[in-house]
Amino acid sequence: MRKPCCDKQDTNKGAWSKQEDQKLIDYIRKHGEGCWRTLPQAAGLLRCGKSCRLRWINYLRPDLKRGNFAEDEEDLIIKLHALLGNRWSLIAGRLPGRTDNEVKNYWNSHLRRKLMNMGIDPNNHRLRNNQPRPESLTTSSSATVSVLKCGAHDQRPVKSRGDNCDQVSDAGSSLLEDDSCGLPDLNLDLTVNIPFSLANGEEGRKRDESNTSTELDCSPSPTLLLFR
DNA sequence: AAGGAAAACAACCGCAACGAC
DNA sequence: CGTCGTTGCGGTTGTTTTCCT
Repeated sequence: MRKPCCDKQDTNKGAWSKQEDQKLIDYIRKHGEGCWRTLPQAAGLLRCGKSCRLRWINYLRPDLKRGNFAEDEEDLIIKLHALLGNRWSLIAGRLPGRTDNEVKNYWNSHLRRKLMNMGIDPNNHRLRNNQPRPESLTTSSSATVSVLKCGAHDQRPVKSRGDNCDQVSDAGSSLLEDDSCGLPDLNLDLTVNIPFSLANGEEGRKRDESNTSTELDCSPSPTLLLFR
């Protein structure tokens, strides 16, 4: 049995106070990201490392955009979701200043419903049989229709990560292999945004790298430069 | 104005990948 | 090669805010 990541009796939970935020910001400014397990103690925080990491990544990082999603961001999320499924970190990696948690929440609260209202199954991006075809589609929805034409993947509950690139390739190639995909109007440039930590010259998380450059290496060639 | 419902957002939890040893 | 510790991801839950009656 693995030890818990922190001694839960001695850690705060729930919403972060401004003082806690400031401590975390100050510490990371001084020492950079990394070693989340020891960070709380070093920073004088009664939080577990996991919680610190999440707070930093999702809320305190200076490069976060926050605020409403632009229409092109919505489009991109929909397209990427059609291609990648619920791989929020990958999707967020293509949206500068957005986090996986933010994208996931936005999907669950806005986009899912939006697609459903359009008669599109948000799980597989296909039109639902018993739904009338939507009469008018917004800019965003046109993207969705493009995805539909391409026969989006079936949503699979994937739990693996190390094989991300394989799966991306699979999803991508399945799209590409699909003849019905003959109307490539999506521009799914899977060029990677350099993660914040790397961009700042800090030691990048290795998994970030695997989510980025490696993935490019694995992608079925130039290929995922689809559409538009 | 009150309160209930729905939506939006923040945070936690468990699992699995990965590297070190 | 197996085990262990750390980290990151995705699902889920909890809390707050907004909207509606």
